[in-house]
Amino acid sequence: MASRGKKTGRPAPPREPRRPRRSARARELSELESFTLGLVWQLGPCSPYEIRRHMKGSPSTQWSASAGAIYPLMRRLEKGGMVESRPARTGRRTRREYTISPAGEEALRRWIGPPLPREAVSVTYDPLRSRARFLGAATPTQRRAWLRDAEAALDQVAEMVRAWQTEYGGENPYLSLVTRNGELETEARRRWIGEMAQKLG
Amino acid sequence: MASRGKKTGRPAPPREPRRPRRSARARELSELESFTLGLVWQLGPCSPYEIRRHMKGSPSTQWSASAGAIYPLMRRLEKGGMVESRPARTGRRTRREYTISPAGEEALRRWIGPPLPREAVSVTYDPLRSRARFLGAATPTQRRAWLRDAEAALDQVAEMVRAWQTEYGGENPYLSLVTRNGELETEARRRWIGEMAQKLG
DNA sequence: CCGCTCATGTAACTGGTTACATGATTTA
DNA sequence: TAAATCATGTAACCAGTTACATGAGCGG
Repeated sequence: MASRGKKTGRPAPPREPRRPRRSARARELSELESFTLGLVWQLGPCSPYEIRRHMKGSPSTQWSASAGAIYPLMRRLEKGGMVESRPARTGRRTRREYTISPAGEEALRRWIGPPLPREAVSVTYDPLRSRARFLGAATPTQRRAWLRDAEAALDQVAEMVRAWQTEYGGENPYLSLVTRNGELETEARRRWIGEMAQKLG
Repeated sequence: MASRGKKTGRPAPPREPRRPRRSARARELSELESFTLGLVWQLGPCSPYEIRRHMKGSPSTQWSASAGAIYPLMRRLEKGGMVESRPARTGRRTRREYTISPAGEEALRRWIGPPLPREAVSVTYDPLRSRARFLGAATPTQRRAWLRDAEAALDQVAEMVRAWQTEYGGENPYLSLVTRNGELETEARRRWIGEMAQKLG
């Protein structure tokens, strides 16, 4: 597999033994870890399952909230001292309840910032934008269909955001700020598509 | 590690032997794979190094364009018939040049859409938004500092987007659409922060 | 000659994903 | 009682990451 062309690289440099993984206390938390920690703070004592449900219900998540991600993550947070857990039960059903610890709250505040890491501020990732970049590879017919599809889909998203706003926005001022962001962003994307449609005919 | 609390799950269910990985021809391409394929289309015959340079230069990427990602990725694309490669050289320096294949162009067009996958359209991921959601955990002082930081950082981003627009926007109408998206998005985020600052005083 | 950038690549790790297994509880 | 949902979890896999190694070529 490494035998094509001229091959300037050496075959296999020697390697040091593996260093042990740093715990969640020493390491910087990942975005998902931090966000989850935030949810624990927000929800109060809660089980991983509730967290997953919450994530799936929210329109603004990039994560699948899969069990394979969340359960080990909670354990990691606990090992790092960010949360504490205790077994709980309803009838014969067992569950594990997590609560944020003081160290966890501090880590959460640290993650929120300031300072804001540059990559948190610089332009976000938008799959529509990625695709638009290569619209030149499409036929004019495909381009027109693309624009129509994008318009319709974004209008649907706008609808969803509004619905979410009326449903959850009232409870928590910060949550309503979040949905407001979604509104503004969707508007901006919608306008962008509109401009494209005009320019590309 | 799995011995806390009540533990309802079974210890270790039996597992099937591993099925072989599907090639890039059969599988759906990942976002990074597709985006890279698009760059090969856009740049014409080019080396992985050029692609990496291009990605790093662009302000709108989520990817690190690390060698460890791109080189294996190009091999995968080649194995899947999406690109063709041939060794090239300048003096005694060797390089590998990739060109998109007809199958690759078709895959690119398919990725662009329509149809647009729902997750490509629904609200994008914004780390600022994630953090804002938990601003309630911060002190008022921290909140004010956060807003100031965000404002300043976004103004800087706006500056960068403008610079990129004047530099690259002219060449390619589609690239200029991309930067226009960045402009509108940054504006929207900036306005959002402004609204927050007003509301939270 | 030194240090920088060009250029190609690999090894080790890791934070996620999909896909499953298991059992309790609820609802049709 | 059968099907759906609640709830917890693991195993296998994988697409990325960081960190390195190697050498060519170039400017000082």
